[in-house]
Amino acid sequence: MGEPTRLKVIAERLKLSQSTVSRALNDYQDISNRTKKLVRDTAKELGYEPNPHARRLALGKSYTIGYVMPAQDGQLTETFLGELMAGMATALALKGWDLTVLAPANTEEELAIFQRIARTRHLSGLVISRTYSEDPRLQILRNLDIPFVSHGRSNTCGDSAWLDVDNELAFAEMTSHLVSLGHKRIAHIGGSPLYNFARQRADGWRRGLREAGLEIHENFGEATDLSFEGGCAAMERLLCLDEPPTAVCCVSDVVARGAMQAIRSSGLQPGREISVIGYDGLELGAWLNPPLTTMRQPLQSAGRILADMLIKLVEGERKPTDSQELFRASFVRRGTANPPVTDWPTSRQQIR
Amino acid sequence: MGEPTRLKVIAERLKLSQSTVSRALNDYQDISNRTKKLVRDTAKELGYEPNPHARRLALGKSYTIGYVMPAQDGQLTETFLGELMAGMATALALKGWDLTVLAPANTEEELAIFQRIARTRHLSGLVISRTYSEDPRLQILRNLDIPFVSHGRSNTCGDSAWLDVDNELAFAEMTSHLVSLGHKRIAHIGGSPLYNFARQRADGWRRGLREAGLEIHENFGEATDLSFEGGCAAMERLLCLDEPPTAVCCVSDVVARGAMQAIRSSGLQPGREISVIGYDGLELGAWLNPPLTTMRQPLQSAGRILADMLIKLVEGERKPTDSQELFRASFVRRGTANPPVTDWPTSRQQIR
DNA sequence: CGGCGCACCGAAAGCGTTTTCGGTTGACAC
DNA sequence: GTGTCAACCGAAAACGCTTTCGGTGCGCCG
Repeated sequence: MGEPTRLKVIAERLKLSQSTVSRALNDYQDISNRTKKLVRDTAKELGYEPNPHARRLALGKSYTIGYVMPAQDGQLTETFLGELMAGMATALALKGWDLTVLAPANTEEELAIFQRIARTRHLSGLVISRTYSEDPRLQILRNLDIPFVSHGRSNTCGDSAWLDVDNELAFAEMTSHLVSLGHKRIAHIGGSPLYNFARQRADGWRRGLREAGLEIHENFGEATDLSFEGGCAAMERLLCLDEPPTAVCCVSDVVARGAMQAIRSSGLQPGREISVIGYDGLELGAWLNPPLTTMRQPLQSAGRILADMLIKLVEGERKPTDSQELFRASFVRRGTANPPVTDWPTSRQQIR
Repeated sequence: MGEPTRLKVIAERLKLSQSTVSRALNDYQDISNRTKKLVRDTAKELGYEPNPHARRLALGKSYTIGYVMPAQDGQLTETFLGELMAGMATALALKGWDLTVLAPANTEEELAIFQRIARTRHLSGLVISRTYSEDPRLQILRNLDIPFVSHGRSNTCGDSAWLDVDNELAFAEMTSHLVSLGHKRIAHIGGSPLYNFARQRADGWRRGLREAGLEIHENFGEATDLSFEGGCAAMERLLCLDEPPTAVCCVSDVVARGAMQAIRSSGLQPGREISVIGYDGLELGAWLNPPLTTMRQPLQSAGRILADMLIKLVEGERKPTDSQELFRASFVRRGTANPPVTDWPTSRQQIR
């Protein structure tokens, strides 16, 4: 309804100049306290809000950052997206910044977006996620001089900003938890090592075994698709071994669910003959029977921190190398991690 | 690297005025084809992209719309968010528009955001989702003169723009499918009728029964939380009836999963003694056993259409009342909808 | 009493576009 | 030779803000 109030009208109303009003609102020192108060009061009274476009044009800053959605197909239903974006949006809103979402359909489009940003500078920074072990985007963004922080590390992110969860620690803990339950034959179903988080989690599993003084059977280390079917197939392979594992650490809850399926259809029971631990802390895991033991990482707070880091980066308040933070995942104990049964493979026969 | 190229430099290079260059790029009729080509070529050569802030300031338009994330807790992990936003973002990007996400923590904050938009006009429109049956936001946005389209209808959205799935039809179809399988005692586990989609789905269930000439037992119509626990509790109540249903339509997959749990823990088998159909088409439903029969609505295309509708609305190319579109949900046949078993409650005894 | 410095404010330029308005050129008709 | 008209382009204002620069008025010191 009606025109927004501009700097002009509040200047006219107070018989002041626009510049005085502007500086009063921005708390310049050469404006008397009396007129500052005057200006601020009538600004509030008239419901004044500065026009962001004019402001951004004058200041040459965009006060906007972009979140690059994972380009790969099938990742758009990931539950972490909502939480992460909500976290970023709220943190940004607190400082008057905006979050815009970018949804490149493929790598080419993603590149084109980067180029455009470099040319127009209409976004002052980017958050990228789902980083690869060798992620060319990091170098590209550095070359284009676009500030960014990645959600997840990469091999080449030594001098750039990132926020990650300590995947290796998580899987080391996961493994040693299984060890403490009495397991000795602990396998791992991982994802493609192209994804950095998958590689880290596999490393964590190895570290957990090593720290427990257990031998690492390399045929206990499966790598597969990040899907139900992938987990299922990998577990089937593990079950065919001469000495199958008594426990598996899975790279994700989805994969773990596939593994459970394979276990069950071979006549065994997940959490009994073979313990299973997933990762992600999906709510749905609680509805399985037995409910899936898993690990969860904070996401909303991660979003907030990513946003704050990027702002500081853009404003030059901090260097990328000082913006590297490691979160810790927490255990969600449910029903699929239990001490090994002693009467295996006898019990296998029974169920069959 | 270096400054972005401005209109100025390409004008100087061609010894033309800025205005000529601008009009050439915008395809004005009073510029000769020769200079148009000249200008466009060097623009491309220099990698020129207009500064969006300057453009938006000059034109008085923001070329940006906002998506209001659901404010209620627990809705941030919904899988539809990612798909919907990706759909909107890609449709907008095609026309050079931006999508910014708003994440109000509660209703107050949401209102404050609306007020700010009304004052600054820095967003030219909004998409809201998860509409209530009585949704005060619609009238507020109308009063503030903010163009918007809602993903999901409401009682008071008669003269505003919306995109919705035909929930009533979906549940009528779902019900008549169960009828065609031979079921006669078909229950419904719904959500709070405050949510409009929940009300519509309950209506659809009733319509399905009516069209099949079946009586509507009102104690077959449960309403509960949109959660696992809610579905579980509601199903337990249904199982306590003198004549329990042989099939249930559930307002969501999550609720259906709860119902399955209740069925199982009473010694029955979902999809055998009691058929279950969910709604949402979640991937996870396929991993249950038996896999959950459900219905799915298109989401990415919904996002695209929402964006296109809103653009047309903002540009005045279409009236809100001409921007009302109804999608159709599609069946996902899996394992939990089967003909009723004839030997019930005998079979009940057997399993017990 | 002249001059100096301080506190406070206004005029105006600038950010990079778009758009209105008018001006120049040449062709062509009378 | 004057007038008309079309085709093409430039000057300048506008969008709403920030910021530099300079200018008042005043008190105070010498």
